[in-house]
Amino acid sequence: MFVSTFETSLDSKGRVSVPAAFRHALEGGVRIFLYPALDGSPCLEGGGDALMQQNQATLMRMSPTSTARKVFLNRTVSKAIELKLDDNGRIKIPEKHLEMAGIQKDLVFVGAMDRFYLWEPAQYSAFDAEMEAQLEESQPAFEGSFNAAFATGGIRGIVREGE
Amino acid sequence: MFVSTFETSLDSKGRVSVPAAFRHALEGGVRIFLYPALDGSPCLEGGGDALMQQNQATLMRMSPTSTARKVFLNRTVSKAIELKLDDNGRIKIPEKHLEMAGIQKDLVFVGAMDRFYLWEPAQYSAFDAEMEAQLEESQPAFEGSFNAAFATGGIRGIVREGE
DNA sequence: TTTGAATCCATGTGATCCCATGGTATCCCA
DNA sequence: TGGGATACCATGGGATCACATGGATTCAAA
Repeated sequence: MFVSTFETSLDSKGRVSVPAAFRHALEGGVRIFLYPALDGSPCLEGGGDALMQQNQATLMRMSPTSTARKVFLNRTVSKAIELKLDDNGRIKIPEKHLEMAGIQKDLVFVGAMDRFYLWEPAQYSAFDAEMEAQLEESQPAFEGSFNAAFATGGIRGIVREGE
Repeated sequence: MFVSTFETSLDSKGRVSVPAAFRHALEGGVRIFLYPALDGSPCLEGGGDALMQQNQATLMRMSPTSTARKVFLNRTVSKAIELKLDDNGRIKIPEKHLEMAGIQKDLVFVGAMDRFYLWEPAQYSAFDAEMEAQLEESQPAFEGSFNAAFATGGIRGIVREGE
């Protein structure tokens, strides 16, 4: 699970040290895939083999001739790059992909459960501010989150009886 | 898995260096098949033995007398060429097939999971722009990809309750 | 002999691997 | 609770290897 955010930067050779917490989330895998974010945000989206398998499953669910499938394929596969972690847990991101996210030297790893995002710091700040600004009006949608622990069976009988 | 895109060009003898990442995707095979793209795009579609076996399986599933089968056969077999990688991982694409894709000197290898496409660069740019233009409206179709990890049972109860 | 194709050899560049360092958090024991 | 030892992590740089590319040689067919 990719959790938390980490700010870091490229070294003189253009390498980035992937945060240890994220490496652990790869569960032993040493491959990292990156592609322009699916939701159209000006950042890169990434993950390990698990994410790629997930994407593949999504592709298989879509009609082979649908436009949406082609769009999805174009982003997550054609525009993707496969990187290998070196012994010290670093990757080298090609110039072209850095440009896609506007990254020059500094960048931010942002965890998002099954994947993570790579942002240029200033742009991430802007995105974050936007999210925070919508906190209030989003409250109603959070309702379900408050008793989730019980819904998993923690306190059966009590919460589940409503199902 | 054919992932990512690579731009390259024919040398003075008409040879192309197949990107290393794609050669690895062939898993030791040295044969490459090319034929005009199945979906009708003005480019070539290609892959290794695995793709050809996949196509063969598709043919066997189709009614032997159906028109669709003949059309499929005509594209993926009759119009296909079988090329062998030389020691340096290069292939020579016949003039006739280059014409089919409008390729003169430069070309683009575009990965698409189980196969790849060969485009004339300008035409690929146009295709890509078309795909990007439809990113927004395709979002709803991507929905399933975001909680797939949970839907598989990762964190039952929490996300599933919303279903 | 000539032409075209396929195989083979050579080279510069860039990526990958590997080792070394400094700093930090963690753990264990006094 | 303090202090030392240990493991982990981020960072830097050197050596090695793979790759892409250009050209030469061999071979077959005409």
